[in-house]
Amino acid sequence: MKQETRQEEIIRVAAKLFKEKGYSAVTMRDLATAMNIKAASLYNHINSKQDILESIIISIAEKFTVGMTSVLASDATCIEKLKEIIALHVEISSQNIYGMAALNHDWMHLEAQLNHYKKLRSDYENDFKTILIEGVNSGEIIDIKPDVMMFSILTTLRSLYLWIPKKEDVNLKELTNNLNEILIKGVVK
Amino acid sequence: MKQETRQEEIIRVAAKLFKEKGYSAVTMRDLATAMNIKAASLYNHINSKQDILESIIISIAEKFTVGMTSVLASDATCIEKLKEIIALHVEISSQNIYGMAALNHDWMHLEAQLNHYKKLRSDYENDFKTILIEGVNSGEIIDIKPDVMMFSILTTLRSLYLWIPKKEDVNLKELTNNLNEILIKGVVK
DNA sequence: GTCTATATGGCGATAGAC
DNA sequence: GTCTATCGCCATATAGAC
Repeated sequence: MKQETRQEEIIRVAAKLFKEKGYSAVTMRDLATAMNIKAASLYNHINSKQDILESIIISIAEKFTVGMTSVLASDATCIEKLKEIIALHVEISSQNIYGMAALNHDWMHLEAQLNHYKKLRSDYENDFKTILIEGVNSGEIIDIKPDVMMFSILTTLRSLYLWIPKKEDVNLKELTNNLNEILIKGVVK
Repeated sequence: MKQETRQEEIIRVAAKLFKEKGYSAVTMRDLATAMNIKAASLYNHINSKQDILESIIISIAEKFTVGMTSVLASDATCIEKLKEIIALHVEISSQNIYGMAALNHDWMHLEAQLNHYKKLRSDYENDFKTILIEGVNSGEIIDIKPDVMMFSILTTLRSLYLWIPKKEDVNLKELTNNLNEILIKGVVK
């Protein structure tokens, strides 16, 4: 395991603060206090507050892009691909609880990287929708507007970070199985 | 139709700005510019920025509480109650698109009303979970952890505000029917 | 690598003229 | 009801000593 650099530590602590109050409400003084140093000292390790936000959001967004590329490359059925996407979100969310909050809530505060982020997100949603449309065409899934299905499933998956940390006894494998059931087969018996 | 007061207009415009950038990133000068007046003039109609946030969040949270009370009072089946809750969220979200953003993203910036809000939310989630547990016990719905089912359904419903405004041709009745299908019966054919 | 001191500017909110 | 002017404070970021 590589030793965490001071820069990485700052970004990790910043993500935690961003989850609690949001990017705009967290000051460099708050971050410095959490690091037990003075605000000016932060600037020996990072260039700006904005750079911290970029590091957090873009790195996670690119993980999702890589994951989706892998899902698309498989020749699995639509339902199997959906299960792979669910597993992808559980995996990334559980390993980036704090970063997922910034990705979901603070992406609009990106500056130089805003368009890059928006393209990654838009491409991801289009790929997701394409999988659903193929499932409708092949008769695997119900013929309801793909937009509504994608919205319903994806917002649940995007909110996982809100929920995973609350249950310390949560078993990620069991959570993934439960989500497979609920999101694909519904709750009715 | 009652004429909108200047105070109500300020709160409505503020909610729209809060949706775009979040409470902390919106300044009283931004709000004044959107109202075509100077920042100081706002204070003839509102007491503080914090009061605006309280007005937006608490009024909507109380609408949900009233709606849930009505659902609990009916003697419908669990599945019917779930459908009533889905309809409640579509109704409130479509009529408070901007306010729902503040409710979801900026509740942590409440000060005096923070505990009041947290109690309303917690009670709502407990009522929701109770309905699901009754459904499991009666055999109406699958025997999966009620926490996971509630999380999955409720996060989709809480995110409706993100999605409703994007589709200008969206028919709310059709959206409600589609969500009933997807959230209760899943997407598999 | 951290500190103190500081530059520069924006913040919420108030006072008082019109 | 809106304005100009301003208060007191806090923001991000930099300079330079240690």
